[in-house]
Amino acid sequence: MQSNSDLASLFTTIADILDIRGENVFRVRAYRNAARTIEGLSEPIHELLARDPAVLDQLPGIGKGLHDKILEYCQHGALSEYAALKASVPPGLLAMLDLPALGPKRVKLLYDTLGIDSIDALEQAAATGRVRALPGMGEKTEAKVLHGIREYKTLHTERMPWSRAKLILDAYLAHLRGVPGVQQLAAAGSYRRGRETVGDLDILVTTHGDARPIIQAFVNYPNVAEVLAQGDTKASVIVQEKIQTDLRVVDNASFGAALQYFTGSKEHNVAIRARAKATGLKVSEYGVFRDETSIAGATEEEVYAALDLAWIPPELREQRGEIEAAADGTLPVLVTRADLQGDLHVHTKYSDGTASMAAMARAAQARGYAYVAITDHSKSVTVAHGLDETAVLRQLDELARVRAEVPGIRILSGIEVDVLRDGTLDLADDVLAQLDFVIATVHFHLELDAAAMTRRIVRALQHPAVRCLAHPTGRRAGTRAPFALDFTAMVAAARAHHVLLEINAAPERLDLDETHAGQARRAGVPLVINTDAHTLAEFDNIDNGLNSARRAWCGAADIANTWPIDRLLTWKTSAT
DNA sequence: GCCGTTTTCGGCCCGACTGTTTTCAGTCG
Repeated sequence: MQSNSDLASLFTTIADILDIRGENVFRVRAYRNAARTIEGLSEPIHELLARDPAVLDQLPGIGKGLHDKILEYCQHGALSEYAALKASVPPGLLAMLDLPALGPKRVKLLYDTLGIDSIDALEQAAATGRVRALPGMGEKTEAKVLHGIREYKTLHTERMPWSRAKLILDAYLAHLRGVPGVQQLAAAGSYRRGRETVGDLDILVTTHGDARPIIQAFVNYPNVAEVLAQGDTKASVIVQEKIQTDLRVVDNASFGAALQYFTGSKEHNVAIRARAKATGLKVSEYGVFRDETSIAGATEEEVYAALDLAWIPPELREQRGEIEAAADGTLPVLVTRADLQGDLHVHTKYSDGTASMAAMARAAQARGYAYVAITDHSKSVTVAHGLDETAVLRQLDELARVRAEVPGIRILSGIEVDVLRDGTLDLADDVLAQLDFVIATVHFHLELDAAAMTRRIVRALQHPAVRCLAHPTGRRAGTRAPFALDFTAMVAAARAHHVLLEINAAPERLDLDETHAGQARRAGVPLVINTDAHTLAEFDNIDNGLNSARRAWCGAADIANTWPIDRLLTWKTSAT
């Protein structure tokens, strides 16, 4: 059975083909919107349809035509009209759309006049000066295309993890903060929305006076590898880390409007501007206007208020119902770092961590936490020097001394116990029963089929000692897909047995992801955001997990490590 | 192809930058 992303990419391809064919741009947009909607669903669309055939009627941007196409795709795994559509445009043209300076119009022009139907053919034409001869093209465009082809062939730019983007942005902002004339300064874009990965970096600056010296300082930043564009109010560069960075300069009266605009998402902005237009207003990056008069713009709050909307947290701005919720006053109050009272998954020198229990406890205390759980690996994880029963009891003894040594923070005894192939646990029940916080984890035998994996995990969730399931789907951000699993069944078991599901904040994991976290939240299963810290510094990875939780619309009540310690510890035994 | 606080037809976000152009089309975000 095909996945949502297969259907989404089919719609995207159709949109690209229609674009090149010069069809109605709004029809093209309809396909792109539908692709996005489908991509954002938390469950496979054929399962949603099986449960509720009317589900498509509630999805925004899906009307009669796309409705029928989705049904056809779910029933037959293909669209009958797609073959003819695909045959109408050479496949190489679609790849050409990804090159800079080339959109549907120019790709079509290249094909119609020069017969260019692939990136290789284009490279040859550009290298021999045939591209510049076309109307509307010239030497510079030709050079830009050629340059783009070489980039495309050598680096193949990928999206960057949020945590890496943060390092680059923090340094860039620090550089700009010292530039004369700079007043307000903010990072925007998908970074501000807390997306797991970001495709480019966006910086907004305000000034009273002339923007050009600020633009100049931006492009002269030593870390800039290439200047792509430079105008009076904006500029684009590529930095050494191979990611595009855009700067926009406006004056203070427009700061909120520009921040709103520059934060996106694009789809959110389109919907916001359409809403404004319906009430006779116009929204741009300069403000909210009635006729020619600005009625809002200095802050984001007043921009949203001018549209009768509550301020919407950036993480929700994905056109997934946040505008309706803002209009109804039903936006969630999202969990913040200040709400967190503890970290419930950390390692020490007892297994594969680098610090002592006392050092980890002090580090947690320094973050303002009230509690921390020490959760080293169990014995079957031999590469991490996992603990056997004897070692667990020895650690428990030492912990009594560490508690006296580090007062002022509640240190929970715990373990990250492996779930064996058959769903039993890696340590004896009488030892597990002595620990405050037992986390179950799947590390091995990831190759099981969905039925076996689901049985295995559900069995572990039924164990009376288990309070939390760590990195529940086994995904690794950007590198490994979740293992085969009936996620809905797992969530139901977690709910029944009062087991917390983890949002693992380690940047290489981010498991659960925002989509699964949202599904667990809607099912009423409390989540827990843990760093899985193996070093003192890794406590700071918590922001990655907070991003996922906030993008899953989680409030503090949905996150168990915002709870007071008593509630946390009695949650398991309150299961019915 | 979608959709309705003006609409079931006729709209569909808005503006900057570039390059190639003497007024604008195409691309981009």
